[in-house]
Amino acid sequence: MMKPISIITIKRLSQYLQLVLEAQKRGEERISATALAHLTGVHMTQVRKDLAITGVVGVPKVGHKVDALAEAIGDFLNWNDVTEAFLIGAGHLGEALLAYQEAFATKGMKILAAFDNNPDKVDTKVHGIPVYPVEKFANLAQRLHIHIGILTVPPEQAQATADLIIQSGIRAIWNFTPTQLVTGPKTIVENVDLFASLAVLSQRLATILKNPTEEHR
Amino acid sequence: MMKPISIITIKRLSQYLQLVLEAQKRGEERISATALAHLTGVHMTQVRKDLAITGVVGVPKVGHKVDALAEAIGDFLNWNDVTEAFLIGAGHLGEALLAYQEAFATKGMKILAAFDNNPDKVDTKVHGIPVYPVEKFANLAQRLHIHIGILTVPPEQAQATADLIIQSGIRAIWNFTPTQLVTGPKTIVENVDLFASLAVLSQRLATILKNPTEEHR
DNA sequence: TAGATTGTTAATCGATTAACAATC
DNA sequence: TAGATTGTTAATCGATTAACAATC
Repeated sequence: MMKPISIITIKRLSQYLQLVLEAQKRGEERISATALAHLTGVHMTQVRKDLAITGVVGVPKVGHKVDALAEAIGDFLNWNDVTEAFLIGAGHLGEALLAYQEAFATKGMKILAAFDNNPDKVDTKVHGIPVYPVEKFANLAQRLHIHIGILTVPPEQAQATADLIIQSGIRAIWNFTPTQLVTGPKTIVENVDLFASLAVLSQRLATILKNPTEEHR
Repeated sequence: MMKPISIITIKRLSQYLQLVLEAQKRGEERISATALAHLTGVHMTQVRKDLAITGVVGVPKVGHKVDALAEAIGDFLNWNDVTEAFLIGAGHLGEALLAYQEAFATKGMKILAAFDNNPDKVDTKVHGIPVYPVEKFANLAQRLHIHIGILTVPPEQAQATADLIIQSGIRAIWNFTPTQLVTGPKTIVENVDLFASLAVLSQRLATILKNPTEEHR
């Protein structure tokens, strides 16, 4: 029974993969952990350890083959399989995410449908993806064995909608609301907390504006 | 010279504040660190240490006054002052963020204007916020002493646009592109990396789907 | 070959958790 | 008063960095 990989390692692997894919696009054949370290600011020993988790083996002096490295990281993140998702809440943010569907598809997530209660939205298509009424969610999710629910409803509806998602047999929620969801231990919740991100920016900006002379890294 | 606060502490403080504000809305007068620990899943000692950073002092047996705690965390995060921001790239995601302007305003960030090159967008208003051509960005940012640049352009333009933001005297970039920006040490970059977040979700989902019997926390 | 890069083991650092005295 | 909660110091844990042997 392997121990779980730390979240920060997974996020770094996603970053490396992004850079590896860019190198691939530029036609480069090899890339070294040292180069990735310079590009990301991560310590080179850390990069090597992170890469080791995916099982790739590099060649001393040469580095890693770009193609093999991209595949190894992609496999590890499960981006080389297709996982199907429903999006619930086709407001501004939901629509913006639907616009990214191609990018998500290259990362193994396919959004099959969106759901909303707004009659102006229902039975239309947004960026090519059909929008159904929310009451159809549970039935369709079960029949199609959907694995991911993308939650983009207003905060007041967040918990109730999360409950609906879980009752529909979905194990993973990508939560874009600022609400701290209460779920059982069997459900995975990944939060995209914009306000927490803004907090980091605000606090650090305030710090440097108050100490204008001090250099920071 | 105080040492910098860790990013994870700042994010937790943002979460606590969210819960404190909800308690305030419900008319509650006091809230304990213990209660915040239960609601967030953070260890209660950790909550106390985090709160101590803001300078609030609680009352043994009683807890913290909701109003005072909200103010202390807000002050620490610099959400009780107004910081002005420009948004650059009024695409789908940019528009979605403009729709959140009231929520950002309660967190001390005021978006004064958006910028885009699309002639259909220029000189319109999106959610009440005017959209100007990108060539006006530098001049306006300097004249108005803007502190935050919100970056929501396509990835290919991310670095060049970041350079423009920095040349305009802005010190803080809220980066919504998947691009790893290269900046000098004087610029603060806070990344909202959707793909890294998706990576965490994908990897963890894959792990539990592969080990269906095993319980996880 | 020499040197750059790899993978790994040991040391350090920082964050989390445990323990406990103080107090309304 | 007794007990719940606070703030703080000490112990533990995990992640990062340093050191180094192996190798194309």
